[in-house]
Amino acid sequence: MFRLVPTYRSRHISRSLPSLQARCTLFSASASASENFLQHTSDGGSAQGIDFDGLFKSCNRVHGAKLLHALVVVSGKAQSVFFSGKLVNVYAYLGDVSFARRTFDHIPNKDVYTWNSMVSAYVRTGHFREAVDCFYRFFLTSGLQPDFYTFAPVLKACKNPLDGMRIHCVVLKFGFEWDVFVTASLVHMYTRFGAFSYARKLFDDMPVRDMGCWNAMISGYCQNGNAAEALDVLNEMRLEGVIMDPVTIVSILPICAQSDDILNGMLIHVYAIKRGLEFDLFVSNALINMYAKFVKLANAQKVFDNMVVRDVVSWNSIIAAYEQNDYPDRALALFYMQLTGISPDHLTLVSLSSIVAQLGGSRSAKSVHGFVMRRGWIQKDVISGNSVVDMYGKLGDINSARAVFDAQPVKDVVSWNTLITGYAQNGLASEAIEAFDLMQEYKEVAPNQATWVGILPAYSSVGALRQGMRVHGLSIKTSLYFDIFVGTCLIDMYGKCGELDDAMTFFYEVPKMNSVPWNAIISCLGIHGHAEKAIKLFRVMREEGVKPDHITFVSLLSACSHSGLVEEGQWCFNVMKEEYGIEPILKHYGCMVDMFGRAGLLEMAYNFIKNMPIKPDASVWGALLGACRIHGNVDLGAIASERLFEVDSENVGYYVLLSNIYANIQKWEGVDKVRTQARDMGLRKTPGWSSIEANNKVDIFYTGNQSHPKCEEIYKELRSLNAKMKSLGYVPDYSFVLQDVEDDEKEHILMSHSERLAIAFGVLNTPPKTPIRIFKNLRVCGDCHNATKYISKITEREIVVRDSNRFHHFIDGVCSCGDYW
DNA sequence: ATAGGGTTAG
Repeated sequence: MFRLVPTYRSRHISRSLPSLQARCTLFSASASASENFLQHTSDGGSAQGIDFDGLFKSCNRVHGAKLLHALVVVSGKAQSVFFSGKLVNVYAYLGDVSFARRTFDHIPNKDVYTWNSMVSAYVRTGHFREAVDCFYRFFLTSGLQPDFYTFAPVLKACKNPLDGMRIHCVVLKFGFEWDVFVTASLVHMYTRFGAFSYARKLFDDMPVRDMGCWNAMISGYCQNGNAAEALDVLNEMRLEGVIMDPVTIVSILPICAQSDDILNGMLIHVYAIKRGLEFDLFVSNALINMYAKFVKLANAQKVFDNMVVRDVVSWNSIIAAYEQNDYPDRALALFYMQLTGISPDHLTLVSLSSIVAQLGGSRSAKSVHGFVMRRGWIQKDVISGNSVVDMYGKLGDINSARAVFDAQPVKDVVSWNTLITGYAQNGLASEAIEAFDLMQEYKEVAPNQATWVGILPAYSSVGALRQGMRVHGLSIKTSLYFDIFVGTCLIDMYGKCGELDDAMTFFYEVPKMNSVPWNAIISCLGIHGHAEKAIKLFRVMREEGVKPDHITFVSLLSACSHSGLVEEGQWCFNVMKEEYGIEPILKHYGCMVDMFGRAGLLEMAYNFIKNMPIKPDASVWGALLGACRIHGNVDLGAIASERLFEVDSENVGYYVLLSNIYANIQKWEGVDKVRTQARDMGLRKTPGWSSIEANNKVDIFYTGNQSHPKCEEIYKELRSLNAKMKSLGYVPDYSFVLQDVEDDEKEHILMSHSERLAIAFGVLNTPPKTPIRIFKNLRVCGDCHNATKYISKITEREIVVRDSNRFHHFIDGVCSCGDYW
């Protein structure tokens, strides 16, 4: 027997707005009726003549349900399956699983209806495992026959294919396979596990299909990333003369966005208008989301404005549309508008976290955090917790981010990715690596592409080539396709870890439709000192019609400045302004000044600064000061430092530069003056660190680090190296030490610089004659640069140092950068 | 009395 029940329409209508309003008005009646009645019975009255039917129907809040429950108990009807079963169902409808469960447990002679209601209570509240177990208990212990209503909820609840197939067996055992509702649920269940051929077979074998079956098949394909098949079924459906209903439209619209098919999306919009579905709540919501994905914000806004009824999804969608397309202010304004009508849900707060992260403001962050916490969303919803972690991470408050992360009872792969990325983007590479290592101990979270994109930059910033390569291997194993973002991170990782050839190989493999991969390779070429090649690639990029952005030009200009290509640099600067209309920012000006300065064109650099349309900051004056040091120009150095200290008087690095300028021409009173000046300021010191990867482990050294386990050996090695260096003519340059101490103390301070600790560690812990690779987060200190030349000669090692600027290759006492450190 | 397929996400 095939059962085809035309209940779809009627149910749809029953959930429409007027009926909800009816429920709302009835609620107060129900609550007060129950209250009056309880009053009545406690005064000694009887339970006769109560309209239970009406009360059950009108009960739409948990408060009302509890009064009703009390009413059932005092009327002596608690033993009746009929009444208790109804109570279970009311609690299920209201989503109060614990009361449903308590009521259910007290019913001695449960019927199918009661079991069905209990299962759906679990499903509604997201207790999927419990729902499936409850179904098994029903099937194995109750001895009752399942009915038409039994299977759909439990099929929705099952989260693994094994349960799905077991339930399928039960369906077959009781002969329900020809029920359209049950089969539609089976179809959808199989698509959820990617068992498309199973699903398709069931679907094809159906002798009669209603709208729900078509939609189950189509949405099954849509939600599981099978767009082409979804469209095939859609066509088949049209050929059979079945027309799309709102559910079909709502399933197919996200597919249009996914497959970048705006034409199809707009055709469906037109179709919806023609069929009078334009104002359907779900259809409108889906349209807003689709237009947002295509960055057609005006269209999205128009759909939103035209809506007659808006629910929380509508508001969330329009807010997210603005938030995700860089209009946080507009999104925030809409959020305040929403507050006056509909109360926000957890997804509203996800958008709000991102808005706060974009707009900044630690106080707003705390309020968002508090709001989410008070509602218990961090405890019961991973996404809410993740978005708060992300917000703190983006605002740079990584400690708060970590605290929220630690408080999350359930962590999924996104939680870990958010934490790792938060560390990496706040410059805390070793913390990011630690978090990634910890993540791998939890076997149930499998890293994905976002994980690789989070961790690879951390490895490239500390130069952990071996571990980066391991992640490269893992990413190949776990990814089904070659991802452009991972590809770009691999370019960056190999390039910054010194393997330029591998970086180039990856560059040729990734799709290059936007500037991101180009920027990565251009910047790698630049730090390797290959400015000509960088410019050549830039020309190719232009020929291929890829639009460069301001990062492209920062990379190009810094490449030119490191290689002394002044004319090419000026050409780039002009192309940027004139051809691409990109207004230069301070970084570009800094690169230009650095470029002129290094090339010895100090006057030109100074004039360039004087002609800047925006106020130069410390980095620009710092570039000039650095150039004055290289070329020993004391007068301009004095001007530059004066201007520099007007905008930033706390950065110790600049005092070091100035003192070095004076020391180079033996103006010791100048050195003393700078030293005093520096001491009188409250100096801010960016902690310098250097890292080295040896034996598959990254060791990080901070300047003067005494806590490393191999500390004693390292200092012993450094003392012995120091003696050998001196015999070859090394003279420590004390002008790099600003502390006012005795000379031998200064020598010790120089020796304790992080880069030297790392090099000594490398000498001790890698096989003789193998190259030593060091990474330093700041510029290499001038004395260390000099010392490294001697060390490379003494130890007969190639030493590669990458600092915040570029690579320095030390071979046999010579550095590839000349002495432009 | 109860049931399937639908929109938003870090």
